[in-house]
Amino acid sequence: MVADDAVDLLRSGGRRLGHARRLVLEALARTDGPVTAEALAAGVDAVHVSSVYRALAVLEELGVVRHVHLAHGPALYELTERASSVRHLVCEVCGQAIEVPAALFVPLARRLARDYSFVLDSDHFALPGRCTSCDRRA
Amino acid sequence: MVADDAVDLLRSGGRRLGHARRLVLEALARTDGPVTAEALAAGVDAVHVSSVYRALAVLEELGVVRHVHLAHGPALYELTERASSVRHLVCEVCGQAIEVPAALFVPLARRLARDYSFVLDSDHFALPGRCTSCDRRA
DNA sequence: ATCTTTGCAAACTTTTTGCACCAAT
DNA sequence: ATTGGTGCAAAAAGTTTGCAAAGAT
Repeated sequence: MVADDAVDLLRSGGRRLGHARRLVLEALARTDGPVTAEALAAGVDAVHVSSVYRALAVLEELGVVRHVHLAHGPALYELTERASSVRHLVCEVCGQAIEVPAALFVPLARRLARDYSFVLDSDHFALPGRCTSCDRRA
Repeated sequence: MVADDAVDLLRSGGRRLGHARRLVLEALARTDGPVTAEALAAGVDAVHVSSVYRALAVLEELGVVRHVHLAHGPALYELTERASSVRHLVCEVCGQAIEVPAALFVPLARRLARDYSFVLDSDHFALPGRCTSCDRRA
């Protein structure tokens, strides 16, 4: 069960698979989109929020989990394997999130790498803006 | 003194120019890059942080001020007139910020507008990634 | 048996808010 | 004299941390 490779990664670093980590992994596997730490804590029974944060930090260090900051509010976490192909646009007005293919960012990333020696991590942030309906209203 | 048009904008909305607002405007005019609310409060004497936040909120509503979220930590504020032509890249490891011309984002913005009806607000967020030296180290 | 992980409570950081007082118009 | 602005203290929201008990190996 769970992501077996995640378990291996843990073990090979002298770390253990406690219930917080197992349950968080399972909860992440069950969800489709990115979720807040709070939501994970609520979904898994009897795991404290702080343990969820700690579990997520370790899993992120192992590369199993990533987090994204949508405009305001809490960070959202998801399994790295799921996170790869889409990026998020978030409407600053209504908060709606739109998924777009990650490929759109390749030209910009390439340019930043070439001209500014900067390795873009477009996974890590959602791009803010306005969706059509909110933009028309302004 | 200060941005005279900011004063006009305030007055035309039935708002007044208290000392918090004046001092915050003056402090922003003095700084070169984006600054935190905390830094502004420290720089201007005898203005409470909460008043700085309130002043910034009003000025932002008027379009005189903008804020940017750099990867983690507090938001950074700056005068809109200063913010126009550069965008910020922030190294996730060392925190260093790199300024790049806003023009770089035009192709992406255009594509998002055309294909996803999304109006990108590239002013509002810094793009995360890694600078060369930190990237080599990983 | 050892050494990691977890729960809990408390601290922390950033930002917001309620209320009484102060000040700009 | 009004009405809006400000200071202060306290709350909120999100996240981190110290410590002792519980659990994985």
